Amino acid sequence: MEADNISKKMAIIEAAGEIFVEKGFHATTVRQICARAGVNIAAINYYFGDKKKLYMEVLRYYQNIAFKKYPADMGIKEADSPRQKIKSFIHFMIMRMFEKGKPAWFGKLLAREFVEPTGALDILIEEVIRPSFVMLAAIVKEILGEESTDETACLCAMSIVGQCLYFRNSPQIVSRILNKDNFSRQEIIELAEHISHFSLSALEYYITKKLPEDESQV
Amino acid sequence: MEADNISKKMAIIEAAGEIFVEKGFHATTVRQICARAGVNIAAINYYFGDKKKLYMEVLRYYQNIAFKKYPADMGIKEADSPRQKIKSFIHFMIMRMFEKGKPAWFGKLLAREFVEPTGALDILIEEVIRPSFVMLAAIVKEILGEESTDETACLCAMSIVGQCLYFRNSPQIVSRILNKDNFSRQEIIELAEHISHFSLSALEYYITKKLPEDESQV
DNA sequence: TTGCTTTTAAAACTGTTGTTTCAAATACTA
DNA sequence: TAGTATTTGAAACAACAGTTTTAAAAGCAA
Repeated sequence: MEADNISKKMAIIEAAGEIFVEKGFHATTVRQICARAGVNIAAINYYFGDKKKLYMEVLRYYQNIAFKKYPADMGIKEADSPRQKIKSFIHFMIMRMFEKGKPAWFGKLLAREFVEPTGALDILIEEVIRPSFVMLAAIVKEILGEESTDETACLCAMSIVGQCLYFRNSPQIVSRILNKDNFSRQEIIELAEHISHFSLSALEYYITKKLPEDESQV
Repeated sequence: MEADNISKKMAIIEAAGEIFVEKGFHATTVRQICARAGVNIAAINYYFGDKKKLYMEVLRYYQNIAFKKYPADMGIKEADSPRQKIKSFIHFMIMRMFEKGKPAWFGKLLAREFVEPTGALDILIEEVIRPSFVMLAAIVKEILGEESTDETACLCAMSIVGQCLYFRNSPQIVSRILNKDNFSRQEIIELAEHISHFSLSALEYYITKKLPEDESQV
């Protein structure tokens, strides 16, 4: 029955999504996925071909869901000021990664790809990651001003992205240091606000302003 | 022969170090290690017990080497100003991770642990990572001033560490964005200086100073 | 040399991975 | 209902992981 096919494919995609998000591509086994989806081992091969093709479908599936809630523009409005754009970008990225529920899964998978690339993701990197990064770097450059170089803007953009990913990708360390397992919605927002404030402060004075001299040095 | 034992153990440790650094614990196979070390598969079990114990020994071995060049104090001198201490910390961390050669390997392995914990590293985390982090957070708090909370200092410290790790742990992305495969010594220093400047700028104005208002908003 | 211990090496073992087979069950169509 | 196509599921498959066995080789002391 057609409806059953779809529901079974969907069951696999949803189960796979859960485990891929939790453990990453390599550490996830097809048996775990099938067990959680309540289907036979052979179903993955039957419906998707192999594990990697399933992974790609999972990725595309959650990309569609995510992009309904978190469009590629990272919530940035053309009319916004550069600083507001940076804020939007960071909040967007954090939300996309931390929020509970399906729309966040694509961001989580994407965050994993940053650290543990599967190689199958070259297309997505070019489609999603690079455009976002280029956009961020452009906004950064607006704030830094004309005298700044593209390379400087790029480094600053990486500093921003690096902060976001660290909080996402080092769960054991972060939770151990902060003594908490997971973040509430309020804490996620505070996290995004911290990164925004930290980064905007940095950008504000990165080039133009002079830092206080070290008292201990001449 | 005793000397041969040592040289064979050493050959395994060195070969294992190379591959662990390059691929991480899970993706490294004992057969790869033995092949590179020029020993039989059984040698690992004979000399070290199992793969995990070998990994621990590799870690401790490079920890000893690293700590001769990069002591636990992160190059920080008590007489330094807080800002100079932050600089030292960041340069230290970047050097420890990026520098070519053996002393850097421990930092690389450690950086991997942040993202892909093996679980066997709890001791090292408590011994190395946490003390360094606590030290950094304390310095950050010095700069932020008395009115800042411990939590704020902690978040800022994480922002700093996150930047360092991002450049280390996202090779595919970073190299793709910057269009370069690996960094020269000069570029590594520039990287550390960028992170220092970015972070110190951020800290300088994180609490006390007011950021420019958004022109687009009231 | 002789006898003992340590070290080496090939092979096998155990378990797990992703994948495939193929017959039975089910759904659909004429 | 009969026949065809699709879907299911248990089992097996091949490849690979880490580990262990076992016997030969090498080293060493008396």
